Amino acid sequence: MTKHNVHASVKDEKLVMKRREQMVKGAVQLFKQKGFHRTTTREIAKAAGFSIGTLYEYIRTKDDVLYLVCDSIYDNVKERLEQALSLDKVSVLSLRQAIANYFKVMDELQEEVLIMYQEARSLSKESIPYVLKKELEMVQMFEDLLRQCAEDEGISLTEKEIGAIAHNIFVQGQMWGFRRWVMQKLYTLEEYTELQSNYLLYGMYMRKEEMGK
Amino acid sequence: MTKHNVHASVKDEKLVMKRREQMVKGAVQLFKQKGFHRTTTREIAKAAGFSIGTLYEYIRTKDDVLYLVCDSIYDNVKERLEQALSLDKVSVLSLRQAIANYFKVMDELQEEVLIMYQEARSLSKESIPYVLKKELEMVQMFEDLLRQCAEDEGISLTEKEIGAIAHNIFVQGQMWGFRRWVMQKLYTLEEYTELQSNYLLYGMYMRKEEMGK
Amino acid sequence: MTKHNVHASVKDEKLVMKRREQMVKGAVQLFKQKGFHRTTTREIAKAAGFSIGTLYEYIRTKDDVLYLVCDSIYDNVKERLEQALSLDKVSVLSLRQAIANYFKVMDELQEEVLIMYQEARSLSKESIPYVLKKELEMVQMFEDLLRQCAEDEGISLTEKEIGAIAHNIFVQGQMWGFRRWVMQKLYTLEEYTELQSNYLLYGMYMRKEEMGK
Amino acid sequence: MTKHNVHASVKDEKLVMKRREQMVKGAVQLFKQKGFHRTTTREIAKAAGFSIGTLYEYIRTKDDVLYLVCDSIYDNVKERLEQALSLDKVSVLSLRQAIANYFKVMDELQEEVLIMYQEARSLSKESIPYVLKKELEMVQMFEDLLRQCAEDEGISLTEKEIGAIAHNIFVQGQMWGFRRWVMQKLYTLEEYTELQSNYLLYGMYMRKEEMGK
DNA sequence: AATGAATGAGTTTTCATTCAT
DNA sequence: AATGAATGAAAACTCATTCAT
Repeated sequence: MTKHNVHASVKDEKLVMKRREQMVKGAVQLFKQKGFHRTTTREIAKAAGFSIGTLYEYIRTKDDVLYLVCDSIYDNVKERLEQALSLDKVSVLSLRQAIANYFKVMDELQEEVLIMYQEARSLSKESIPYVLKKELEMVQMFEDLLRQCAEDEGISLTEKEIGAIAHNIFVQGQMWGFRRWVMQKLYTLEEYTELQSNYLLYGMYMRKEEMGK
Repeated sequence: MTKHNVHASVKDEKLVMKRREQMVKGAVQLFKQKGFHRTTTREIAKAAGFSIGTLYEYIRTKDDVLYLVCDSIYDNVKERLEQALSLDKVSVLSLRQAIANYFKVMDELQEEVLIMYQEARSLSKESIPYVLKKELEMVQMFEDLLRQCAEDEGISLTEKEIGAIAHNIFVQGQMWGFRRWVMQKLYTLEEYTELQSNYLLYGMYMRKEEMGK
Repeated sequence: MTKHNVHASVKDEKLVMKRREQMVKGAVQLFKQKGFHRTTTREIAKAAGFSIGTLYEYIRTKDDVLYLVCDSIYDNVKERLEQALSLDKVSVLSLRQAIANYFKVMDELQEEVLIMYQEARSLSKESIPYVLKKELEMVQMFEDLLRQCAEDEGISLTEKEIGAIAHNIFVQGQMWGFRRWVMQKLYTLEEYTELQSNYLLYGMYMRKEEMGK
Repeated sequence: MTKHNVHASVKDEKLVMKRREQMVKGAVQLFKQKGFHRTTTREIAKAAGFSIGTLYEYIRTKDDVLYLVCDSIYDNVKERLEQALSLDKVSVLSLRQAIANYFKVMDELQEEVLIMYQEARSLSKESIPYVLKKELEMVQMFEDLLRQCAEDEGISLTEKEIGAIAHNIFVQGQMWGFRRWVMQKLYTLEEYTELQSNYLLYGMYMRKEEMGK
């Protein structure tokens, strides 16, 4: 793991994991409500179920909490994404299914994703590249899927095109949560999925038709 | 004006405008660098060129500064958007031009837009609806354009479809600045514009072809 | 003055001087009682007669208080030393008078001097040379006096001898305050002065006799 | 033993002694570097080679560590002083040797002595008299030596004179370490010893001469 | 209108000490 | 006897806001 470590005074690895889980869980709830800056370390400790002193046995600074939270969210998203995208056969149709699955994940985790985007700026200089790397890995999951699908279906796509489509899928998923105040007034998740899938995959359909001619 | 007013102790309207302009200009620079929360009111006053006491003659709380900044950025974006979208003839081709113009505006104002998205959460409950309204107005500009274009070109689009396309255009423009750390490594603005326009307008092209048959 | 400056947010130089005087006065009282480390910044502010916020308008860190206190004590000691040593005629007899005056100063400022010695270690790396310099200047005042006296009385002393005597005078004065718990039980100030002067000046007397032969 | 006891939970006396030795050894190193107040109990435990929990089995409070350290340093100094001053014959000449030996001890233990002087203030009210007593015992060692010497050489000295000389010897030894930043720039240990011995013993020489006449 | 000194509640962080295992 | 996780009081320092000039 290239994860840059957050120092803990406590030695027991198992315990560190457990306490950090509690901590992240509490912090996420608070960050959802009031954001990182308006949340105090005391509140985090309380939400985690231990004292302020104990909190600082597992982190060095408040910024560490933010990093741990972002890290955890990414891991969470990625894990669920891996499940959502593990399809046996990769046709254009199953690509639609993958997108739908992804959108559903983003719907469920929308608040967590919101935290990441709004507080990312406050991450320390050292944490940022690590977090960005994780994001790229996720986009790559879509790229792999697209490449496979293009191959299976005999559609030729340049790498740049694959990158752009993957990116657009990724962004459109985030938008559902990120701009929910408007999107979720206009569409149901199903409608949104249908609509966006069409646009996202128009390119692929057209290529297929072209080639079929 | 539906703008919910920020109270100023000073009566002279002209002066209030002038001072707030100074204030916003200074604050934007600071927010770009360190975000709203890490910027102090003293720094804002200094960057604006007057004393902390004077600053508080023109606002009531630090949150007012954020609102004023967001408000100003929106006005700025909207004004430039109006110029960018004022096309005499509205063909599908000119729609591409409008998108290109919009993306260029977003490229130039990317840091300001970033501020808006990252600090929006910190806006007071009362300010949020006003700010959201402004955003909807901008999306509507695209909807109008699309509706007009569809009519001119004889393409039939449902309102939901128009809304979705408008929204996608809007979002993709923001993404250019928002996710610049990856997008701007992969593409030039021109490439990005070309690529996204294709996907954004595939739907329209297809309809046209269908109808043309 | 080579004094390395302590930053103050307040601009008004006069006010800064006044507030720092208050601050040092309060801090000295507290340091006398409980030492630097056991004194809190809040206590210092209170003793100075203003709020904790105001205290920090005139210093950057608690260490600054210690520096300011040491600086002030040195200035105080030096000023009084200058008065005490300003003798019109410099005979061996008047040298005794100078020593007596110096010991009296040290008797009066014994607690301040105690602070300096016990808290010197806590001074920041940058402050130390400045403080040491001041001390050397004081020793030099004795050296000048001794050199003059030796010349006037026709006694030849090497620079090393002058340095050693000056230093011993200086140290013995400090000891009166520094080891008061024992010295002041055994001797009155007058007895101590008489006793130490004899030892300190034996060397000079002897030389004079030798030369007189 | 007049030593006021530091409470230990552990019963095994031997073990208590052993652990406290470890503790003091570690603490002295730390106090040398950063002083008592800037050293944490955790650091002390670590330097001693056991856990914080164990540390508290052998002391009640952090202040106990300071007392134990001071106590140990005194014992150390005293022991070496006893060796240094155990001369078979006591002439004025051998007195010079005793002073030289003492100065050498102080040179070797200068950092320990520094700790004692700078942290003495932090000792608890109850510990102070005990520590002062130890110091007086050391001065008395010089007094005994001087008294013996005076007797052997047939020099008559009042008790006050003996006390003053003994005290001066003691202080000058400490000064070598205490004011090393200046003394050790000006003199080598040998020069300093020579110079100070002269001044310290001038009185005795003179008496001898006087009496010899 | 403008200034900037004063305020003190609130924040992060530390660390001596305890106590269950 | 030894451990080290847990505790929370207390510390230094910040900063939005006020108000006398």
